[in-house]
Amino acid sequence: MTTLFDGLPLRGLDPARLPTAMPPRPDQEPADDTAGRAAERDAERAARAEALLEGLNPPQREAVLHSGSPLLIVAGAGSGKTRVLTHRIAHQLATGRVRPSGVLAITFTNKAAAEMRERVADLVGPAARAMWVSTFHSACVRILRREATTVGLRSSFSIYDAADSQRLITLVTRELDLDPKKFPAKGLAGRISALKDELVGPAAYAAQVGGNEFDDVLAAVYTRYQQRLRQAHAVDFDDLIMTTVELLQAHPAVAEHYRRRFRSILVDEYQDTNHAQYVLVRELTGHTGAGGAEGEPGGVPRAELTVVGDADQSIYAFRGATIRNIVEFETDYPDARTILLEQNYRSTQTILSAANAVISRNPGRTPKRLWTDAGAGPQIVGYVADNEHEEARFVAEEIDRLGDDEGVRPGDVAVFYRTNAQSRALEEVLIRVGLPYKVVGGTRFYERREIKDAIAYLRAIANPDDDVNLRRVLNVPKRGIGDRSEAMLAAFAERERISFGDALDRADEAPGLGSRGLTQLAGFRDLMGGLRELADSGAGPAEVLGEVLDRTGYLAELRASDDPQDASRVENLAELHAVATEFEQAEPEGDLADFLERVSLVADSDQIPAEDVADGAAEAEPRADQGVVTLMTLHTAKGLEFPVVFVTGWEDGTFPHLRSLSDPDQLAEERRLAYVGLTRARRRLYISRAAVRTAWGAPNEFPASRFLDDVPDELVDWRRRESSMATLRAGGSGWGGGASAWGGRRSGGYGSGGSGSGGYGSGGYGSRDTLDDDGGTVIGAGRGPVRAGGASASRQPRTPSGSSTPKAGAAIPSLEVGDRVTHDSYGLGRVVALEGAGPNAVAKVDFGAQGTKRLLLRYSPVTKL
DNA sequence: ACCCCTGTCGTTTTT
DNA sequence: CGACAGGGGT
Repeated sequence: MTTLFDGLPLRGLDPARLPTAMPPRPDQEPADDTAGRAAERDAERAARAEALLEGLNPPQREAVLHSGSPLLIVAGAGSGKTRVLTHRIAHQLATGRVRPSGVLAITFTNKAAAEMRERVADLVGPAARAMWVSTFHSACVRILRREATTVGLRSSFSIYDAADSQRLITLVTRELDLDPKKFPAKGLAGRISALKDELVGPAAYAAQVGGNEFDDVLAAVYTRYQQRLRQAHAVDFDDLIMTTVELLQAHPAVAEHYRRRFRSILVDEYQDTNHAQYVLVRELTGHTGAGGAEGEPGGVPRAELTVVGDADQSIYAFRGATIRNIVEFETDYPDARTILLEQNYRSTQTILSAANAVISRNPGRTPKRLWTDAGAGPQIVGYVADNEHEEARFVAEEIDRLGDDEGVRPGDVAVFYRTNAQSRALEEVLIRVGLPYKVVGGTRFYERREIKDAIAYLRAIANPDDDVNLRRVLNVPKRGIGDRSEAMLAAFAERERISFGDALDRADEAPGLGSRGLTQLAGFRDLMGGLRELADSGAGPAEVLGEVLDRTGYLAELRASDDPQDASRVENLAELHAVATEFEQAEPEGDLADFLERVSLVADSDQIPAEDVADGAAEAEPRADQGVVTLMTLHTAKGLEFPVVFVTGWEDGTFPHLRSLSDPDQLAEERRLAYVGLTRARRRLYISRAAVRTAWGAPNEFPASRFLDDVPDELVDWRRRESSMATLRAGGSGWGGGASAWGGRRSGGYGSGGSGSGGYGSGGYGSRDTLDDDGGTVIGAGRGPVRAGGASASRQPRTPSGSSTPKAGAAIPSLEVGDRVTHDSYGLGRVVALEGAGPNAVAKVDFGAQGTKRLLLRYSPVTKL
């Protein structure tokens, strides 16, 4: 079979693994075709292309039709940009301009990628599978794994997250004997990350600084850090982009390969790209160098470039994103075409007017006005609470009322806040009131200690040179390897210029180790060796993980503990195991490295369940489809929409955040954040603030957010306009009419109550149990948080005290050795052993051909026969 | 080598 | 207020 790539001198590239084993294009005329059939096919193709324009408004249609030169689609919130993008891709395919494998669509999150892939598949069918639809980071991982040897990495290289990077930097600062007070790892890591965003490598940075002590230290740390990363066959998050750019720039043949392959490149959320990503796109499209006046490199015509974005929704400048990329698109690509999408299909005019009013106050912005023909809709509801608990109470009451009066389901509602810490007060009230909810983000699943430990094992197994992860688990759980042994081994590795893992293998040669230490190290070495053998023998990630938890004694230690936290750790590990099992089923070919790649690139926003809340099991369980209230930060909310939205915490100091108040640029970004928040609402929008908010244990008074001043008053129905304090201060009639000043209810004033129970107890709120009062079924396992799909939101609520394990005793089958059971995915099996009791009981089950599995009964779909 | 205790620090926002 | 790291005690 001949391919496009025949004869290309691609070093380190295995043609067999190329992603392009394309089936012949259906629309590609075979040689013996008759003219008549060709014409017929052309007509059919034209009809298909034409059909893709149906239901689009004029600018949308133009955006789909445009071909050739680079295209910038300025897509306001809710203007149907995903629709345009997907139809554009389908149109490119239908016109035969591009074939599926020639499409590279880049989105901001995995979730967005999945959605786009699905929607394109709806239009073009299975051909969509040949496209690359992914995030920048995933796409780069894919490229790097293919070209690993070219850049001196093994293909199972590790991907370090921010915490891993920091750990390595701490290691480096210690090596360099730096005062950690003066040079904190976190600060250094941040600076290095920013340099990488700008594609400034260690050598370049070292060359450009001089004199300033801090910069010199930074240069030294950066240099060493990068060496250590490479030695460990590891890349950090920013490296994924930077290294890929370096790869393409240093190896023209590789660059040419990808340019030949990707004929249409589309970038979503272009306003969030940083410099490195910007350059990456130029490299891939073939617009190398400045200005684009030079010829097309390697004779490969430039790829068609489409970028979509909205400068008003740029909220990631703090992470290196630069609006410049979208604002100067027409300068960067002189022949570019720009199309504006201003018609909004999501929100009411009231909501849009408010959002427009807020964003229009940003200086230096290209004017853009969203409009809709959906009508005015209800007024925005505003509320001023005395404190965050009262604010939360208002939110909960209102959700409840909407449920009763308008049939709004919890799943229709989202509550946004500026910082994660603000979720707490809301959670407390939602738990109390019994509204099911879930928090997206916050302390993330993959950042939990036990999860990081388990993954550290897996990484160390997949990549023996991964020093950071190997050392992380060296003495976890405790196995008698102390700092001293570790230091001796590290010194030995340093001297021999070998990795820590190699040093471990040769521990007996290392000086300074006692016989006791040596024994322990040998034990660990053998443990890792055994696990590596298992992985190399083709065991799937789930099995390897199970053996890790088993053989290391990690699980046993947790189970033996009486710390209630450890019980939830066991659960989390069980959930990780479930993720691995799912992965194996979804990708039977996937190995450990594939699994780790997946796990390394998940983000908060990926954990938001797709829109399955409403349909799905609706009939089996009529009340189970109510969904849950979603709590998240404004940042996480980008790209989503909800019928009912609460944006809370409109206080100067909270939102806009304290640290942005002094800097006009940061303030402008906060304002865009407000714009993003407001435009998430479809029908009903609530804005609220608390006059007093407790931060760091101390109650602080905050003034109203300056952004509120910009919302036209006639758009807002203020249910409560001022705090009690403000009312009192305004003078009025002294204490006599006190009750009315409090709106007839005693509110939990400042300092009192503290934990949020104040002002609550017997008030007008005790009797609300609507969800089961009116005869319905209790939702799910009860009230409170509900598990969302996957590894996502198993976030435990902070129960007021004495956190007992949720779901204890719920439907755990009591089993005995010898029992026959069935499992949803493994089928029939026989129990061969039981460990532990109660909620953490684990059964070893022999599933015959499927092997023997250890199952945490509470989480495994096992049924006793 | 391990445990506990104290002190510090921090809260934006995250692929 | 809470998490976590580093130091000191055992």
